[in-house]
Amino acid sequence: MTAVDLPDLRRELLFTALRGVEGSSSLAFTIFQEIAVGIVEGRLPPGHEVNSAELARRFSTSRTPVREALLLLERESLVIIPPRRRPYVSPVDMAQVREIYEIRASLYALVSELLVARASDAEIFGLRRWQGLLSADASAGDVDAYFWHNVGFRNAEASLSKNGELQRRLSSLGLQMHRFRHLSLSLPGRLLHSVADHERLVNAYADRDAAMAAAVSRSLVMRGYRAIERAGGV
Amino acid sequence: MTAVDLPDLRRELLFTALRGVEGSSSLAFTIFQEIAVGIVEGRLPPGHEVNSAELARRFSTSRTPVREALLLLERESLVIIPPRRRPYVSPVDMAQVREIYEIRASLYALVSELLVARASDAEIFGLRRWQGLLSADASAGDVDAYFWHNVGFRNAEASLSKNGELQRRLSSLGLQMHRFRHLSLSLPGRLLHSVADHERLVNAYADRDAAMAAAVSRSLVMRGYRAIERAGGV
DNA sequence: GAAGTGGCTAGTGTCGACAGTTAGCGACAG
DNA sequence: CTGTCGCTAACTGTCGACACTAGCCACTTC
Repeated sequence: MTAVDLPDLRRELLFTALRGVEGSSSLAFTIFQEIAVGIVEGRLPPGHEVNSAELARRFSTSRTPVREALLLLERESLVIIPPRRRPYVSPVDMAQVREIYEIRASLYALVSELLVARASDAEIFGLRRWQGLLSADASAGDVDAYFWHNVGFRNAEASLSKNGELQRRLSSLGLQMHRFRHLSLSLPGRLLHSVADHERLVNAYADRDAAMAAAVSRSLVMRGYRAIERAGGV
Repeated sequence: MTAVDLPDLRRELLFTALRGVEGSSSLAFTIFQEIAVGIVEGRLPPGHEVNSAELARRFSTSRTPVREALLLLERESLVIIPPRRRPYVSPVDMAQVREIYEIRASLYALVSELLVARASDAEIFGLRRWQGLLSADASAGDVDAYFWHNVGFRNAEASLSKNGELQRRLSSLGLQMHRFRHLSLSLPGRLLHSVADHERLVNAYADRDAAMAAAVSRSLVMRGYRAIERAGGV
């Protein structure tokens, strides 16, 4: 948790809740992760065509596992597979960004409600640890560390909702979101705002104030969206 | 829309929003649909093992498209594919039912909010048509017709939210839900309750009362859950 | 008689090959 | 020079085959 810049941690944070949904072959899942990381980090830009034969060569397997990986990617809406044509990295337009943020805001509001009802005091206290990391990162102005600790905080929240389906669904949305995350956080002043919101959120948890927690949670997400919007979209 | 018992209509209502996410091959999608219908209608009970070789024979194809279909089914959480073992129809336990209903309630509340903000008067009026069908079915005591018209109503609502991602996600949840739907509606008195709720909902839409609409929508879903719970679960 | 061990069978995961289709390119006509 | 047509190469979707694994049954051993 201290060394946030390890690729391993990143990957773990990204895919935890998706493991187990990996389809039968773990070979396919490996390829899936590899490509997914490439996409969310922008190395494979929208519209970039992915060639199953070439991938097969690169991972030195046959095309069958690659195809499965591509199907997994399609399920996460990271690639589009037109019939009989080359799959390509899905585009991100502003409308879709809005759609995803809307859903995310609602689901995190739900997480907050459930968390208030179901998490123990100790578990809620555990969130303060993440919060501490966040404010430290914000003071240090370390945007990247802040981002990954934020993901950790979010994952922790989701797991405390004690709703596995919800957790999995949020994880899937998160994967999409990571594609435009940099737009949301790197704006000046944004980090401090965000820290204040997190503080209010954890306080609401500690007070067992479900309505407040839900409201803060929702506004926290939507604030991120509005930041992107103001920044001029994707 | 009049003949609700046509398998075609059912299938269309079930899968509309999922088309386009079908993976590359439409052959796989056909097989996927076939099996999915079998599962949600209970012909393939939880725990039932599905054999890819046998399926390949039945659809007279090779195992490749069948495997893809199984992956699609897994993505909808309808089957579980343990590594190197036979895939089987996923079990439904009460905890998962609760989880899904919780998510569903939140997302339909969101649908209602968005709908109030974005749907035209004419579109909202269109919902009254479905509502009319629903009350007619309820009076006639036709549970089956009621159910499918209800699905239609829900799809219409989702589409009026003008959020494609949301629509797709709800459709995916819906597929799961259909597995225990009969428990929710066939209870005495349930239909009339439900009709009254739908009326309140559409009225809230017409009044452009987002908060009210969201609240009714949420309670409408959770009422369904509580009905199952009272009935003693799955 | 119970428990452990070995072979057998069914079925998955993976592979390489093939046919059909599509995009891209060049030749050709206008 | 531009638009159209046909060809070619590349790539997808599908297939049948193979190796390997899991689970089962008979057999041996205590």
